[in-house]
Amino acid sequence: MTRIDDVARLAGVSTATVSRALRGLPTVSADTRRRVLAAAEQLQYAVSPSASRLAGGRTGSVAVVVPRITRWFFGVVVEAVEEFLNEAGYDLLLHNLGGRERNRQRVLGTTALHKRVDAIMLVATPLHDAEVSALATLGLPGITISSGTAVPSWPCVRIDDVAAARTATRHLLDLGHRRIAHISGDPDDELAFTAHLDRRRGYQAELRAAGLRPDPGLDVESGFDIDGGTRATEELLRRGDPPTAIFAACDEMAMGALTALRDAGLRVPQDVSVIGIDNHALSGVLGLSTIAQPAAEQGRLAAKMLLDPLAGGNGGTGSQHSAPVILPTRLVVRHSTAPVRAH
Amino acid sequence: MTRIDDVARLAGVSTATVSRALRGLPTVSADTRRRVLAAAEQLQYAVSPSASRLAGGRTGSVAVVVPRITRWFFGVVVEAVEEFLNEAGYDLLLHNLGGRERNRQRVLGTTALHKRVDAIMLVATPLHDAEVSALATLGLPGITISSGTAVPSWPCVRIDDVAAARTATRHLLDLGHRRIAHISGDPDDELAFTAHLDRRRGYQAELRAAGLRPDPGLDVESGFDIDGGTRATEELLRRGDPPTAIFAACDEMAMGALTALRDAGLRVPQDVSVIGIDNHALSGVLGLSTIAQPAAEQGRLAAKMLLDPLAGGNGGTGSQHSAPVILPTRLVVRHSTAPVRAH
DNA sequence: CTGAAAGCGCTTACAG
DNA sequence: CTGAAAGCGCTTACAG
Repeated sequence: MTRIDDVARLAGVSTATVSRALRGLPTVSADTRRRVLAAAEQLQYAVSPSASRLAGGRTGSVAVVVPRITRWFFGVVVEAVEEFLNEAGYDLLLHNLGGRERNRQRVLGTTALHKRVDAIMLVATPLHDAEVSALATLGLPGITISSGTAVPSWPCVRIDDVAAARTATRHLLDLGHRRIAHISGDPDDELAFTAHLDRRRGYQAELRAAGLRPDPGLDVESGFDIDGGTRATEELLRRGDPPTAIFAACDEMAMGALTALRDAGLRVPQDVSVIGIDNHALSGVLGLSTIAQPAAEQGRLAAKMLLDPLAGGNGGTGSQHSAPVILPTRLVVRHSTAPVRAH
Repeated sequence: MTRIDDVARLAGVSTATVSRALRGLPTVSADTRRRVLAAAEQLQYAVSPSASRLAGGRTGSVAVVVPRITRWFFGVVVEAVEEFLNEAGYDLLLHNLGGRERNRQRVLGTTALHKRVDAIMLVATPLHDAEVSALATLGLPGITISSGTAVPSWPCVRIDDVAAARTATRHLLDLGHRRIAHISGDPDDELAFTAHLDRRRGYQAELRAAGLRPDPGLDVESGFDIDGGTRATEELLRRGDPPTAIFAACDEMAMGALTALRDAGLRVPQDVSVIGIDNHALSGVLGLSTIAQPAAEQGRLAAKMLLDPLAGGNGGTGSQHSAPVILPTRLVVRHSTAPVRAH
């Protein structure tokens, strides 16, 4: 492996000058820079990240923490973030909590983060108080996407979950539905995404605005995924007197609902309307009506907000961005929602 | 930030002993180890990865390269690999090629890998000759999953794509279909996953085994995703005299086919049967028949095969595993395939 | 089983 | 604009 002094020797300069030239620092003459670049090129030199990090105090890495990379929203966010980080020359350290408590402790207890990254991005990861203070102790810049828990001084990018849920509920009300069920994530799940709490709030608010009283019998909690949607819907059907419409807290739950309804012999949308939130890549295939949210844009924007201060010279200090940045959502009507049938 | 000498001072030993005790080396007395661990705990000490890497020559990181993390197979593989690596104490450096040529060059030209990782995992990433030799020059252990291009001395985990395709085609033949179309990935796409070449080969072989001649008019190439499946199917229908069955090279393409058929007013499976390969998380929801492949198992097994030699002391040398490890697939019949209708 | 010392390969004041 | 030298925080022979 060629080292910096090999390049220095070939270019006829000191290692300090090589270091400066390669990093594009302004205090190098054009001619010297040219010679250094040529020498580095000729020797196929690549800087040793470990040495550079140790000497320079920057790791060039960003930790990205997601609950489950296999779910639509997180996959899309990570893809967008990865693109942005790579363009900016940062490595992406992926942490997929995956419901494993041990993993959660390693990451959020910061053992896995300590001295390893320059910044942290938390996607839909609610935190205990102890975790918030452990993260704060690291003293690193960070950002959250779609977070229930705010980390002091970290900005947040998200959608307005209450508004999205209200729009979905309103769409069903506009179609004449009155028995509108809601299925959402399990609040007892330690690793639960908290957006569903806001979504339930929006659902209830919109019902009340229409003069209806939310019926606890039509509100079921389960896992925030396909299987959870299936189980929640089965539970709903077991209770008798099924709803004419179901608002699922995310598209994957809505897809599970579709399965359960089909298996129960109910037709969508003739017997039951279904709507979700996300605009999952497969929602079109399934004809699922939904509230579309811009997942890639949230990832890109959050990555940019995280990195811009790092480049700016100050180490990401400052209590900028106190209010969350809210990205817009929009109703997408497909074939899973229709006017309620006359009884 | 506390450093190793803070711990050494508190424990009353040298930094060398702290280093050994913390890494669990056997040459430390039980009593000393206890004192060191207590001191480290008390001071909340975490080793500096940069310093450790520079001094020790190990990075504790593994690069994982995938074409697109948002596709089902890659998401599931990465999730399984991440779990395994984290348990083993390795960081996962994610590289999502995402169809960006610049990114491909950075990663596979090894600029992004050089001196950064202890090992490399390539998932479904075919390589140019120059890339193979650039990777070989790094001298790192590596492994491929589902790779078309073999890297000399790197083992490979995969399914038997030819056999999977034959099974899918046979299922359609058994149902009486004779006009069986195939839709698969675009070979002109530089970043294309090459498994589809084997899948086409299996499709053709099975047709021939049944005494049929593969009809080029029933064989369409497109993107290896939902949208590609839609476009390929539209093209197929434009050609007139539609097939009675479609074998898609992956479930996401099959899902695209489902959309195109529905939009064309054709019913599945009454008018056209559809089968894919994968057993995507949503295949059940869509009632899609498929050849299930064990994605998480491939990831786990590959991670294990990659890391075991690293732990074993030798640096992953040796030309073990010359033959690819093949994991089994199985036919899953749902509702998208049915006997051909009498004409 | 333990320690003193060299060294890993860079970057950064400091001086000129 | 450039260089000599210290230092980043560990690990690893080497010696005992």
